[in-house]
Amino acid sequence: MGRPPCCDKVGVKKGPWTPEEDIILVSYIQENGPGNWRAVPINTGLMRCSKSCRLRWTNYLRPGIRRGNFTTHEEGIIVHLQSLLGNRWAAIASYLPQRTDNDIKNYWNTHLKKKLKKQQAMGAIFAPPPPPPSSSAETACSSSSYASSMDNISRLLDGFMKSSPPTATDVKPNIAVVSDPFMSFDRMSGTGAGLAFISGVPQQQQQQPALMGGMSYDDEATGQQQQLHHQLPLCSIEKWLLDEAAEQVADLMDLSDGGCSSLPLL
DNA sequence: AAGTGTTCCAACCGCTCCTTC
DNA sequence: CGAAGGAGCGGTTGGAACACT
Repeated sequence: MGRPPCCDKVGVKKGPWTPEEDIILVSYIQENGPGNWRAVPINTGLMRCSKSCRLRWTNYLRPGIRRGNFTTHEEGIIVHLQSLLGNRWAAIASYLPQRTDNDIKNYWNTHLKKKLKKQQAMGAIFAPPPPPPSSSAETACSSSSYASSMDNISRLLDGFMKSSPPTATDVKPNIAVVSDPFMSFDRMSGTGAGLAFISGVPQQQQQQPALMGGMSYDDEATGQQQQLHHQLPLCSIEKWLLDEAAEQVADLMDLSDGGCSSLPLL
């Protein structure tokens, strides 16, 4: 059809986002919720195309995302799912709701591919993911080794206030989260990728039969409840997934000893 | 210390899918 | 039913950071 790309327009800014732009975007989404990306640059005055806004939100600013090193367990999940699904990063990301598809894709391309190649060269099969740490280990890891985007945003705001803008690589774990009246993500429930991921299922996956309905992520305080909630839905999804690919999976199922127990506690 | 090579990741691009009219 | 437009996905790239000589 030859529809012109949305970013062709003159005056559309490209390249790295500034903290100011991040704040504008976050504040807009906080008020209106994610979705209707077309309207975002118009309503915010950001000189960015809608795609760029969506990408920035889903890959960086969205609440609940982790940044930083992948755990061995996560690596195993990714390798396992990649073998099942191929390069369907969004689908893979749905099993690691705190990771973005872009992050997973990057990690695969930069680390795992090489790692696998190496291991295959050595005639070894990639080690199955260790069982998810019963509680404290992984939890501690999650809370201290990664900066959630809440941290990111807090830091962003903090940095902005101090006029020393943080960069993406600047974001470090263990940043004390400043109390942040700015961030109540209630509005973000119910629409858009953010919610979909937070509730453990990306929008695409929501078309699949195994879907839970009506889960919502009301606020940070419900995080632990969410973890409990995620277990059941993910079991369903995995069941669906594995049913679909039952044949190929047979030899891989040893990765999932105990069925859902091999999945991360999301 | 300077130059060069390598790694990594944020962001862009182009395509497809989905929804609306 | 088909065209148009918006959203999402996967591949790719630019450039900063890091490692090595």
